[in-house]
Amino acid sequence: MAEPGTKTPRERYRGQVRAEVKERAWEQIATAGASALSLNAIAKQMGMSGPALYRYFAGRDELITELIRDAYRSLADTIRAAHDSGADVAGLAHALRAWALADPHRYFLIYGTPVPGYHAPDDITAISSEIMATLLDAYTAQPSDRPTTPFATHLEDHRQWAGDHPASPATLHRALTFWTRLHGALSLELTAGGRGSGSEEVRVRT
Amino acid sequence: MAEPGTKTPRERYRGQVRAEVKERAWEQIATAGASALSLNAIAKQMGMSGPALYRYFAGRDELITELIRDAYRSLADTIRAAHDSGADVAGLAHALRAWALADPHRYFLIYGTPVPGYHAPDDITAISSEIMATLLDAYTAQPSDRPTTPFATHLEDHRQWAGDHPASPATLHRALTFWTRLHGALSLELTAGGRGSGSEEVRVRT
DNA sequence: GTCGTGGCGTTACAACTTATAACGAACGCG
DNA sequence: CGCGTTCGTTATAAGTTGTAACGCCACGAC
Repeated sequence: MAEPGTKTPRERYRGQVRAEVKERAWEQIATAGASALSLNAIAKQMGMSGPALYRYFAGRDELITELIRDAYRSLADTIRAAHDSGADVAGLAHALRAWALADPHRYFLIYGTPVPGYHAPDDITAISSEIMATLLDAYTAQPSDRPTTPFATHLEDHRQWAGDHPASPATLHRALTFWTRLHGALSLELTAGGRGSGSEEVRVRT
Repeated sequence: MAEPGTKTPRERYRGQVRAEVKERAWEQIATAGASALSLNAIAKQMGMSGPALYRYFAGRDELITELIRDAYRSLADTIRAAHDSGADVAGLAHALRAWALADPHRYFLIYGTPVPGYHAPDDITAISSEIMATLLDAYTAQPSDRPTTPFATHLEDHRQWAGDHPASPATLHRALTFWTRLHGALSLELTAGGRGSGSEEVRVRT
């Protein structure tokens, strides 16, 4: 997206194929779930034969990891853009909700059921911390007069999820509450959306 | 569990095998996730050869459905027992949390990422309604003086998740809030428990 | 006690999947 | 224009789910 002219033609083609593979992968995830993702089916859809895709992705795991990375990147950019355009915490919540509703499978790929053996690469956890940092920024810019509870100070000892962000215990507490409530409301809304009406909005006090 | 004597020996044996299969299945889910559940591996672990298990389960789907049914049944009984022993809503929340912490995979098998194509049988949705009914009972027995909000009345039109329980709009609203907050907090606690300290408790106002 | 039937476990097979290896062809760089 | 990297192919190995056909053994009736 920066300077396409500097790319050699082969790299261009390679990038296009990788992009199309990921596109088909998203479609497949939407129709059959992430666990049913089949490299063979994707290759067949693209008019190529099975093992050809291994020139572009080391295996199923790398493809899924790439999808997760893209999803995190997209969410981080969305949240960041909302924050930079002057949105408060409620605005961030609405941005996250809109992002989740736009593609529920993408949301569940990130925040869904954790896979026991899987450990995300460092760059992905970095993006995750970036999202949390933006949220903490928003809360820092919106101070509260609520007292610091014992639980909030207790959070000081377990703030690995906050990275090295310089936020007060009370802010950490508020961010954590924000996160749990929004995640719970979104999970319910997205799963119920499949069988129910699909346009509910569960209010979350920010 | 009612009258074992009335069972014919073959049915006894059949029940034992089915129970052991489910046991191994839970172990496998705990170590590799539900999507990696392999009938072949289970059969090999039990000293039998692959297709033998198809005498006991029609296929992978039926086995997983059975596990889901057992999980729902266990949760419904737990919640029901807590309610019958006089626990209030906070007590129900603690019971649900303890149940989830005792076996996170069981919790995620029920409330985790939804599988696109999958539709639960009627008897399972009935158990789910039973859980909601118990929660609504607990809230009905603990009246509140909060006013009925417009959103609460709006819930009247979309109360399929509540079944035919005779609860007021305000009660429906409180139950829904309970559910989203607890679900969000538990999801965060359970996923963070894998990499973090593992004994956090996120407070949820009931 | 003997005998027959039905359930059980087996091997064989088909149609999948992921993934690796080896080969040929084509594209692009120098 | 040639040479090399890269691509796509087929062949192969080791898995998976699930079906089909066969033999055996135990249970239950008589």
